[in-house]
Amino acid sequence: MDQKKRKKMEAKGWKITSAAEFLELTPDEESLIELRLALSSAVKKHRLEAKLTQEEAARILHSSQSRIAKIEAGDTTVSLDLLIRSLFGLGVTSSDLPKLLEQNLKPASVLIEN
Amino acid sequence: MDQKKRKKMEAKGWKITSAAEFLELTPDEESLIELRLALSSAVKKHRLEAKLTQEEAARILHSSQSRIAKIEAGDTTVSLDLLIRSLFGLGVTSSDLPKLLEQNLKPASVLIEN
DNA sequence: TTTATTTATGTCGAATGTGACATAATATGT
DNA sequence: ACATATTATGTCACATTCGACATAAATAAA
Repeated sequence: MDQKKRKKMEAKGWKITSAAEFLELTPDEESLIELRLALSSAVKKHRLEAKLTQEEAARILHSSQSRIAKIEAGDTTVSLDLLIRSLFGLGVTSSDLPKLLEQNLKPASVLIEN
Repeated sequence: MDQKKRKKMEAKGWKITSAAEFLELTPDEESLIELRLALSSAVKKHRLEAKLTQEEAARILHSSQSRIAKIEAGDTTVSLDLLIRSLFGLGVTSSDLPKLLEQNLKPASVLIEN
């Protein structure tokens, strides 16, 4: 499935590369980015599953709509603390974390000219 | 094994209870504490396995000996960011995290008078 | 014990992260 | 099209966290 898309893109002169390689990230920088992306997408997923708007989620998490937007956008001003506390505030528990990470962690990729 | 110890303590008038219950923690507070403890003990474990002093680890992590001590002691002034970045700096990767958490997460317990 | 090494604790100025607000952009419904 | 709801982005005063330093406490080596 993804293979097909990739081939189509390559035919059009694009190439998919790992973000780590393209940006020349050190392993720990790469790990940190992957973790942050996994957490922010998990927050969004859980908020939507709970059928909450960012505004409603903000009230539950004692935060603001704009900050929720930044959490879900992976904004660099958002700490891991806030990402994780948001998850917990939406009903995820620490014992859910291992599986959640297993499912959400994946190497970030970028599209470059071939 | 742990069962034996517990019985001995109970005979002496003590009782082991979950920290969450005793401190009346909300589920998300409990999760956060469990996670922090899991990470700080993992940092210590990895530092010792690498046979590093706190001083040496500090240099690697661009930090200071005193902060490493606080990381490993679960000091409240230490953020999840720092805990996790320390782990990554010691060679753990994001894909190691699920298993690492599975192995290190456990309910905190307290000893109270019976 | 005495000395050296390692770890723990308290404090502080600087750096980073926070909720809140305004407002722009986008999506959804009529 | 228009109005309404939702999400995104920029900014800022306030709070939290940082590395660094001093020094105490604990551990190991002599």
